[in-house]
Amino acid sequence: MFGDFRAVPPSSMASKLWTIGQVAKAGEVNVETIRFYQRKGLLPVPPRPYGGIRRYDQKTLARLKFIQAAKRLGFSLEEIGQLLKLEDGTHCAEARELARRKLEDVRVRISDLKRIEAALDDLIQRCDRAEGQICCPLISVLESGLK
Amino acid sequence: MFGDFRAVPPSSMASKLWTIGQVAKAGEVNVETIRFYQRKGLLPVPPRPYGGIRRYDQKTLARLKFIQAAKRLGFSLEEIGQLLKLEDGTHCAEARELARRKLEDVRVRISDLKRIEAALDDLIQRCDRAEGQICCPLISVLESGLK
DNA sequence: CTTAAGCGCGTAGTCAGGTACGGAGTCAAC
DNA sequence: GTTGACTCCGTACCTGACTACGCGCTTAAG
Repeated sequence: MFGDFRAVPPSSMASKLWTIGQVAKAGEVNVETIRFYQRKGLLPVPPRPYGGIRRYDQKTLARLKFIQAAKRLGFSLEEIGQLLKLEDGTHCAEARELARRKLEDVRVRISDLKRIEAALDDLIQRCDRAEGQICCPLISVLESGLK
Repeated sequence: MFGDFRAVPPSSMASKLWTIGQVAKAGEVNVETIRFYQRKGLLPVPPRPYGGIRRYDQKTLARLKFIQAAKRLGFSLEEIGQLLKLEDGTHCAEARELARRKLEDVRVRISDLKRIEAALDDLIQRCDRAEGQICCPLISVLESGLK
């Protein structure tokens, strides 16, 4: 029932070896996501002891957390793959360049969204003012083609 | 060679009937995109004169432009489908509600991106200051898991 | 009449980032 | 020594928004 071989949290001692399920739980992702990252080359596939079950060390978990952190910064999995190649910390310039491009990217997206925000806000206000009219301003603006 | 039946722009007279290629060109989309929208129910499929070629009126083009305009406002195709049902302009309240939800949505995306922007900006500055150090701040922050 | 661009239609593929499934194997515990 | 939880692996499926392909047909021009 409970207490099976995976349910033991590898808390007590450092550098125990974990199952994929334990890594997934610790990294707060789906087991399938780990396999997916392995297929994408973002996570290593530990050797499988003849006929047994693969065991993962905390380096894999660290790498998983790295991936999640980079995702939160808006990097795509492909970009994360590039960052991971720089993981030894000796390629600061390249890493910074990737970050700089991503920052550019994020800023463009922000300004696009702000334009959209302003347009929507304006339309909604016009709708509010036009309450009960024959033609809805939002719809008619869309019909006119908008920009 | 040139001057074939599609190359004639329906400019001269209003309300000529166009081929799919002409509509696509006028709407600045791919022919396949129009077919795709038809399959999604966003554009009508005009009747096909027995064994002939479908002809599109300017209402279809207007609808296509409506779709493009709504896309620029950040609506998904599914949401655009809903907006199109309100196209007669008599459902202002519903349309406004859709727009309001989309505005909410856009604002959330903006604030997410601003958080990312700040984090990236900070990291890049740290990288700039750490020039030539052993460990890259960007990488080490990612390694630490970041939030 | 032939040529060639473009249409009609259905099916299938793409990309990102996963999620789900099913059958067989493994492991720990009762 | 069987149960039950979980692993392994391959493959398929998902959403969103398209894009491509292939075959045969239509149309206009030369």
